[in-house]
Amino acid sequence: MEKGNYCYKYPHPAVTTDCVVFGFDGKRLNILLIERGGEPFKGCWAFPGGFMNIDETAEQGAMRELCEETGLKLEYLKQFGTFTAVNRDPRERVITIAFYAPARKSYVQGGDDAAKAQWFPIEDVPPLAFDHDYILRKATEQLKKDIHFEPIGFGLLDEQFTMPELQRLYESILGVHFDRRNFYKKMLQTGILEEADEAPEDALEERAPCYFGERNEMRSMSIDALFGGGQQDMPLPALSAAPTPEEPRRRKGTKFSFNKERYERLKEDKNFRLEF
Amino acid sequence: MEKGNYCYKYPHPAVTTDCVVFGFDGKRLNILLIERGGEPFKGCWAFPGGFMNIDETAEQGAMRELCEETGLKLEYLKQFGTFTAVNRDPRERVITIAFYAPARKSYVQGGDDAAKAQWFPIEDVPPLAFDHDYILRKATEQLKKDIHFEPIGFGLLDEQFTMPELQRLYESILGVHFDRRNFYKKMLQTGILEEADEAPEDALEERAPCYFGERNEMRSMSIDALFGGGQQDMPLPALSAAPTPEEPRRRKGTKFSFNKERYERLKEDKNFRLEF
DNA sequence: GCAAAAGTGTTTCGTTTACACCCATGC
DNA sequence: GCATGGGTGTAAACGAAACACTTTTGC
Repeated sequence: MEKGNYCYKYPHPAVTTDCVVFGFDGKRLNILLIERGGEPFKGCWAFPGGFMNIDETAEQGAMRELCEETGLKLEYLKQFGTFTAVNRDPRERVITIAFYAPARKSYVQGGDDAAKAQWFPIEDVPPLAFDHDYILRKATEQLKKDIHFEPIGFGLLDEQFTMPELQRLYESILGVHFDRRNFYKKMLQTGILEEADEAPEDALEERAPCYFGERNEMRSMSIDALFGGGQQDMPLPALSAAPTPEEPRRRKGTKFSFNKERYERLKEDKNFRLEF
Repeated sequence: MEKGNYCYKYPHPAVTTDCVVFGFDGKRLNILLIERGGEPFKGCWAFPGGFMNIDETAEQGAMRELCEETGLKLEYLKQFGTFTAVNRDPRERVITIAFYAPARKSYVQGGDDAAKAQWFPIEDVPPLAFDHDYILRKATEQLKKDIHFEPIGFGLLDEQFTMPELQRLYESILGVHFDRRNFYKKMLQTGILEEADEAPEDALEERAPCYFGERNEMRSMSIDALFGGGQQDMPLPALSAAPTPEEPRRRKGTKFSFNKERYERLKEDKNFRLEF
């Protein structure tokens, strides 16, 4: 019927993968597109992706194509849907398995490695090839859902990030504004962030990696001790004379990092939810 | 290379669909399986499903196969994943697009229409063909996630249902226990339930479909009016003499139904979430 | 009439929201 | 030194959780 060496009793659709790569430039959410060099939709922008090989999984295919077309090597892809409209590709019946992936900030700012790959702010995306506009909408919806419960956001920043950076990221994904203080608290309370004390030059005391559940616990304990948590054996120190051995305030620009091991443990433990 | 009339330049995987049909028998969550009549995995239990036709979408294929194999016609299928492990089918490279679907209680209790289709309580499922054990686990996880935010539960009961039925359903899906009173409140507060007044024989007053946001509002308004909401012009009625024109208590077994239109409206309106 | 299931409201607690001041940094 | 951005605590409002009694129904 059709020409070629691979023949089947019944018609088989072709299977492609597509990657919606999200990036964050510090201000806005971006996606990575490539300009199509061949027909159909020559010259149009589209997601990196391509035909899945017969001996690889969809994930493998998606990573391979992504790397071939953009040079990006990402560790995490999330499958979010398979698109099967009968006429979505004019050449033949093609279904596509779609993934989204977070790319670190440095990739986005590093610019376009591959000749034809380019980052676009998500509010300013050109018309896309095939049904990729639709796929993008679905990917974005899924990201919005997922970010509430999964730590995908951290994959969009560098290894270390400041709290305002993280907040701006969440705000651009969800399209809302958070109160700075409440955001800080909520993020720290999750217990999955670690303060990156990248300045071991002045302090010898090698502060152990400090999780904030514990940190807050410690703080409230010391307050209790000071103001009498039940037993008032110690004389109350005069308010002015009490230079409460305060935790020093964090410096502006303090960096945090996502503690994956701790997250995995928390996730197992109970009905823990990130909830943003 | 291989025989058949449909030939391609590159090898194409075969594409199947699979349906994880959930049912609720009043006590436990069930799934619908069919016994495989042919190789591979002859005699094993598996999900209804089969090869997607070249001129239908995956959804259409899934519905068709489901109907062919079990006689079930369901209106709602949810795609939750595509499974692409290279050796998941011994015959040839086959990827499967998987859906889950809620089936109404009457279908479950109606028993096995199709010769080889049978309901199994989800805690007591036999070993399944292919990677269907894995797919089942993923489907269940997805259902647990989705039920918090989508009204899928109602598709598992009959058109009309009692509150305890609904509660038992949520409890078996989520594997938790809810307080009866809190469950009642929360469900009513969503505003997507409607009281099914199926007894118009004694009351002539044709009670308008009563939503519970409104109902509660009415109640608290009448209380405010009685006890003076700011202005106390009316004399306070003696406590004993005040046969507060109470709302009659609902009868045991009162039926409710899911109001889809209202749900759609609420969903549009704001950042409304079911949240269970 | 007794046991089991179902309907209802109130109080308590924890979480979320709102909000103001001080410190650090860069111009 | 002034403006901007960033770090922190506390009080009010809201929503979730805990809880007991009464009514209905079926044996």
